[in-house]
Amino acid sequence: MSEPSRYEPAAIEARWQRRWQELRLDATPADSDGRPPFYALSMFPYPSGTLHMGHVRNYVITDVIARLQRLRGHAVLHPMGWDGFGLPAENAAIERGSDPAEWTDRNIAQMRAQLQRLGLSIDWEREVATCHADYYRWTQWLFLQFLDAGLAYRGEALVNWDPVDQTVLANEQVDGEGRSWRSGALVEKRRLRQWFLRITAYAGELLDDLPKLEGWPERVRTMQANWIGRSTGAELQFPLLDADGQPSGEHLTVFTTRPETVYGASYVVLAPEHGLVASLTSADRRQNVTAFIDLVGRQSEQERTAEDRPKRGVPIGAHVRNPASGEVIPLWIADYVLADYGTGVVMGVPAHDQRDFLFARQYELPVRQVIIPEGSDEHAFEGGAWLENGVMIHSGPYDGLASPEAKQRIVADAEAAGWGRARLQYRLRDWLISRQRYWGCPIPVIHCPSCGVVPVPEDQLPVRLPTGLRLEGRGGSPLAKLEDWVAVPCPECGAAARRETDTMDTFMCSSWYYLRYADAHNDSLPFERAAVDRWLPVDQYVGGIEHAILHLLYSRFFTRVLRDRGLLGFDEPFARLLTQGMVQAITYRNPHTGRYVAPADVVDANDPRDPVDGQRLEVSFDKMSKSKHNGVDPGAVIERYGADTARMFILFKAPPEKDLEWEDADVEGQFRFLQRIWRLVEAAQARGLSLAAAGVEGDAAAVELTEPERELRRAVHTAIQEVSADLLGSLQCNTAVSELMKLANAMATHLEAVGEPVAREALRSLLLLLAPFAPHLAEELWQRLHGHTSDAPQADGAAFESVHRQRWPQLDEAALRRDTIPLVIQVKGKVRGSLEVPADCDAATLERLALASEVAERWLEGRPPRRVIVVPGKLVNLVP
RNA sequence: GGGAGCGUGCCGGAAUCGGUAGACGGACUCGACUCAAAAUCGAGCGCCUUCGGGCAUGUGGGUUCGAGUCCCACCGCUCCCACCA
Repeated sequence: MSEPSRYEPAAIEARWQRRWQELRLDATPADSDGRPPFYALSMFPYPSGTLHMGHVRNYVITDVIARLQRLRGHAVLHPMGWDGFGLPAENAAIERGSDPAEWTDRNIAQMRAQLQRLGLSIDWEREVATCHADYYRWTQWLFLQFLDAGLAYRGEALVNWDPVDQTVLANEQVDGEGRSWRSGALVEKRRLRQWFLRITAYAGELLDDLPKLEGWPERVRTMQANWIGRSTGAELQFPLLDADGQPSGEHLTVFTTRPETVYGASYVVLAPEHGLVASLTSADRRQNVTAFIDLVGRQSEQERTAEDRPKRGVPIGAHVRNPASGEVIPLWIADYVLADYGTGVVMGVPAHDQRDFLFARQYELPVRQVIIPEGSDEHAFEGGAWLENGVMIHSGPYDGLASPEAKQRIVADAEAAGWGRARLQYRLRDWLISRQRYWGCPIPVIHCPSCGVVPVPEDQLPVRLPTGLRLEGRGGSPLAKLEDWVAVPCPECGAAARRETDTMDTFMCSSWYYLRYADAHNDSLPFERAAVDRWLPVDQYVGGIEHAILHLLYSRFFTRVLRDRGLLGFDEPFARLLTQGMVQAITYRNPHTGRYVAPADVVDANDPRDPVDGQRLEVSFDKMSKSKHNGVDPGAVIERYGADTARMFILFKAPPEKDLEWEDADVEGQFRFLQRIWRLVEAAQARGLSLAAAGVEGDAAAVELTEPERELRRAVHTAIQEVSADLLGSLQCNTAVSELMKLANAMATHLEAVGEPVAREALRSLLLLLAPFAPHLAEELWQRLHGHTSDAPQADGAAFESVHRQRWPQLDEAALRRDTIPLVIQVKGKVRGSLEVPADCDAATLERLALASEVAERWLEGRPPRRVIVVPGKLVNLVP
C-alpha cells in the first residue's frame, strides 16, 4: 500500500469547481422539468470589491439549502446578482477620477471570483446587475407602471437631507438616532419638491398580511408592524371663529385616538409648520408667533423630538369652538406637534394626555377631567394625566358611560352630526425615492412647460445614464449640469422640455431583482408572468436583519403593486425568511488611548498588551470593521484551510440567526474534522471498499447483522433523520453538522468491524449528508470510492456521476429500532438508576420490572409506592 | 414609555410533547507515540462531598409524580419603535 495521502483542499476545490462549471451542474432546470421548483435566494450584495465574512455566511447558508433541495429532487433556482448603483462608486469617482461604471464592473468581476471560490452552486447564467442598462431599463419601465397607477407622484414635503452625501433620504433610511443609514451624518429637515411612491396606499394590507408570514422571524414582523404603526381613532372638526367670535364657516380637523375625551379639550394646537398658521394668526400675536416659528426652525430634528424636552408654544390669537361642549377655546402652536403626522393639528386634553398635561401646566391652561376611575369620584390624577379607561363625567349625554362605550357613541354621533368620523392613521410615510446623485437609475420623465410631467415613452427606454462625466461631489445633481442630456423635446407636444435629473433610490432597483432572476434574459418585458408565477414566492430567502424594514418592506409593497397591475399572481415575495446573525471577531482596544490594536499585533493572547505603550487591552467580540482592525479576510481563510472548512466552521459555530464569533482555534477544529473524514475514507479504501460495485441502497438491511453492524446502521440512520430534520425544519445548520460529527465518530469506532454492505451504506450516507456542507470534499471522496483517482478523475465520455446529482439518502426506520432500551428509574422525580429492558415492553411490565429493581428496593425501603408513573420507552417514576 | 427576543459549564452551544440537563465542538489537564515538537490516538473535564449523596439552567414564588421547558413577580442584556396625539 502506498503512503497515505493528505487532505489538500486547494487542489481538490479548484479541480471540482472547474469540472462542475464545465458540466453546468448548477444550471437552473428548464421550466418543462417535471421536478417541483424550489427558489433559494440570498440578498444580493453591493459590489464593494471585497467579500467579507458576513457575505460568506449569507451565501453558504443559502447554498446548503439549495444543494439539499437538489438532492431531494427539486428543480432549484439559486441565482446571484449585484446591487450595482450607489454612492461608493460615485465617491470613488470624485476622489480618484474613476468611472463609476468601470469601477463597479471591476468590483463585480473581483467579487464574483471570490464567491466562486466558495463553491457556491449558483446559476451564473442568470446573474443580474442593477446598474446595467438591460436591467435598469426595466426598473424605469416599472416606475412608469407606478406613475400610470397614480402611485408615483411629485410633491413638496419636509424631507430628510443628508448633508454629507448631499441628497435626500427616505424615512426608512434614517436610523433611531436621526442619522443616515449610509453616511452616519445627522440628517436635516428641508422642505423640498421630490418624487414619492405611495406606499401608504398599501399600509393596511402590508400590516394585515404580516401574520400570514409564518416563515418569517417574529422579530421582523414586529419591526414592520411598528414601522407601519396603525392607530385607530377619529378625525374631529373644530369650527373656527372670526375676530368677533362668530363662526367663520371654516374648521380645523384634528386626529385623536381618544375621541371620548373631546369634552376635556381645552385648547387646540397646530404644528408650527402648519399651512394655516399664518392666516389664522391675529395681528397682535404675529410678532410672537413669527419669533416662535423661527426658534423651532432652528432646532435640529433631535432637539425637536426628544421626549423629555419641555414643551413650548404660543397662542396665535384665534379661537375655535369645541364641537362637543360648545366651549370657545384658544388656538396655539407648539413644538410638540408634528406637521406630518395625522392632520398636524391636535386637541389639547390635559387631563388625559401626558404631553397636553405638561403643556397645560406650563401655560396655565384649564385641565378638565372627563374620565374617572370606575367606582370612584376622586381626582384620578396627581401630577400626571389619567390615561386609563373609566367612567365618563362632565361629558353631557355621555356621563356615566364606560369610556370605551362612550368612545364608540361619540364617534357615531359626531359622524351623524357631521363634525367627525372614525379614522385609521398610519405612522408609515410615503417612500421618498428621488436622489440628487449621479450613479443611480434615471427617473424616466420629462418636464414640459405646457404638458407638465410627461413619462418617457416605453420605446425610448432605457433613459441611459450619460457616461464620461467629471464628478465633483458638490452643487446638486451632476446630471442637471449636462445641458445636452437635459434638454429634450416634449414627447407629447414637441416643445423644448427638460429631463428629470434626479435618480432613483437604489432600494427601487433591489425591490424587484428577485423577480428578474426568474426570467433574467427577457428583453421585451421585465419578466414573463408565467416564469415568476412558477418560481415565486421565494421558498427560502436569507439575508441580514438590517433590511427588516427597508428592503423587505419595499419588496412587499412592489409585489402588491405589480400584482394589482396584473404582472404577477401572488401577494408576498418571500415565503420563508432567515435573518442571519453578524460575524464578529475578537477586538482589542486600548482603554487609555481608545485605539484598536490588530490581533496580529497582539503577542500574547492570554495577556494582551498594546505594543506601543504596553497597556493591557480590553477584549471583546465586535462586528468586523476596518476601523477596529479586526477583519478576517475570507480569501486568506480559504487559502489556508479551503472553502469546505470555512463553510463547515461558519455553519457549525453558531445557529444561523445568532451572531457568530470568529475564532481561529475553532476553524482548526473544523479542518481536523474534515481530515478525519478523509482518513476514514482512506482507511476504507485501503481495506478494498468501493462504492463502484455497490448494490442497491437496501443492501445493508437485507443480511443478518452483527451487533456492531446494527450499531453502525443505527448511527447512519439517526444521522439521516437528524440532518434532514435540522435542515428542513428550522434550518439548524449547527446541529446538522454536529450530527455529521457523531456519525463520523461512530464510523471511526465501528467501520473496521463491519461487513462490506454495512460499511458501504455508511460511507455512501456520510458523503451524501456531507455534500451540501462540504461539496468539494464530498465529491472528491465520492469519486475516489467509485474508483476515479484525483489524477484521472474519469474516462472521457463516461457519464459523470457527481455526488451532487444523487438522491438524498432514504431513512430506514427499522435501522433505528433497538431490542433493549435503558429504562430510567426515578423516585419522586429524581433519577436513581436505570435498567436495560426489552424495547417492546408494555406499561404494566415496565412497572413490574421497575418495582423489582435494586433501585426500588433501596429507595422504597420495602414500602409500596403511593403512585407509579410509567412513560413507555423512557422512564418509570415511583412516588412513595 | 410601548413592543419583540434572550439569560444553561471556562467558552460556542445541545436538549420534539413537561420525562436521564450539558449532545457536538473549542479550550484546558493527564497519558500513549516522539530525541523533541506538531499531528494523531486514549482518558478526564458543572459545583460540593463525610463517596451514601447533596446542589445546579438569571432571582423568588407557583402548577406538576416530574420544570431549562408552563404560570406569576422581579433582575439583567440585546434589538426595534417612541412628544405619532
